[in-house]
Amino acid sequence: MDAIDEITARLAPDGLLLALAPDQLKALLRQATRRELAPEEVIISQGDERSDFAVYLVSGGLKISFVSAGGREIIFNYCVPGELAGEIALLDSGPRTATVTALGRSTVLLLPAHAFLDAVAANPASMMRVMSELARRLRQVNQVVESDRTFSMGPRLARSLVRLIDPAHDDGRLIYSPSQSDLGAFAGLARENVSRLLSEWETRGIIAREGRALLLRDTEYLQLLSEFGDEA
Amino acid sequence: MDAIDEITARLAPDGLLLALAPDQLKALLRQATRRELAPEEVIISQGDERSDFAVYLVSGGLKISFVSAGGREIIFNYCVPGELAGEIALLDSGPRTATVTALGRSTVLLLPAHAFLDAVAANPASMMRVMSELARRLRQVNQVVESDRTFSMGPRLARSLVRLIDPAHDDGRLIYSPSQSDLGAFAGLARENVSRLLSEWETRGIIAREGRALLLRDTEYLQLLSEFGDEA
DNA sequence: CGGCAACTGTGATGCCGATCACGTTTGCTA
DNA sequence: TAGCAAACGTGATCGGCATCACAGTTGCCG
Repeated sequence: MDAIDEITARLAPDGLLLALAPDQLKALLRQATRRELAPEEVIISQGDERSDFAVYLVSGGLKISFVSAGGREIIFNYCVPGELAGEIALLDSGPRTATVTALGRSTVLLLPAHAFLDAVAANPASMMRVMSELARRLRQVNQVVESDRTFSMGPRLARSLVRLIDPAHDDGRLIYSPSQSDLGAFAGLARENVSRLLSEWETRGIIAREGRALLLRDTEYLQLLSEFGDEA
Repeated sequence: MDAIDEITARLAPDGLLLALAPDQLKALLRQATRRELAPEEVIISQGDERSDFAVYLVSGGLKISFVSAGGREIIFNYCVPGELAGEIALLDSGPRTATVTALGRSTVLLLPAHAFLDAVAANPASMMRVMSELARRLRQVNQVVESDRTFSMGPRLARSLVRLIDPAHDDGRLIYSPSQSDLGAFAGLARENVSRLLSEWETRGIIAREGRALLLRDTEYLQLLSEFGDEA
């Protein structure tokens, strides 16, 4: 099956799937569906009752978001290749609580629930990987709650930017070029205030702009700000 | 080992541990330490590097909290018997990010990391239980973020109260009698405003008071409020 | 290349809720 | 049962941030 070999070759080396034993991985991929997503295409919608598959991102980007009562968008996370989305509903078989949208042309694998769970259960090491991943996210969301409750706008926006840093490069590039509205939905503040903060940080040399894209010039400072608030 | 049999008999029937096969359970309990906690006793402290055990609550109550930069307390959760605490650090072997405190005289089992993980890995069903539990919490925290960002004080406090309902009774009793400061730390608002809201709800007959304990008279309404905000 | 929709910048306004300041009540314990 | 610390009630004040309003700006698509 060279289709499968080809997919295997393109998997992110530190992604969840490569924690599986080669046999399990093959078995899982045999039951997976590959899909190409157009920009803005929705692969999972908040409210769906059918929650029998997870989405593994091979290339491109995903946005995990949510429309709250009152119509405001909340962005929970952005995914990079090698990450998994939509596994929560699958693990506790409830309805989908969030929407997953492609950020650009993206390739995903749809993993059927049973196949995914079988593969994970077959191998203690990959079970640990999945659990660690869930634990990591729990920590992350807890930090969002902390940040929302104790910090003012600046630190919250700083945290969001830091979370978007592309680890592949060490200039302050982001994994994706968010609009100010996106940043607002991610950090929990009004679009207008995102604008004001970015302007101020630009004049202070903390960030720079290339067209509409942002470059973090002083990530150190932003990191401090996001951890310790305005006293940093 | 009748000590073990005795503990087994007192485990919550729907708790995580009884999802284990009897053999695994016995093996796990043989390595567990039983501890009696005094009220307010701290069993896990935020910042601890030693995170090689989880805490299983047999009887009593636990509070999972966190002191944020700036010294404000955030209460993430309250545990009832049969629930597990402190497993996040154990799953991803990071430092403890929260503090676990006994709410009254409580009995807990300290489960060593390796023993716990072995027991879980040995049995796909209990692995699923643990994962479902993590998934459930992830949903819960996401809802907190939603609530914090989109709702005003009333709905947020309502949600906190609803989360504290004792499912064992169907009058509006709570699993534990929180002070107004506790409620504030749980719902993310100032103690003074908790006071004001409770007074108002009391006069409207939505809640009642027995001494300092609260009774939810109109849980229906509080539920609606917590889900749909002030328009409810 | 022209026009339109989406994105961005910036002031003015208003309100929610934190904070401050105190007085009052409760219940523990000595 | 007196005394004291912790918890509660309530008004006054104030500031941060959402919202409104509208003027630029960009870039996409026909």
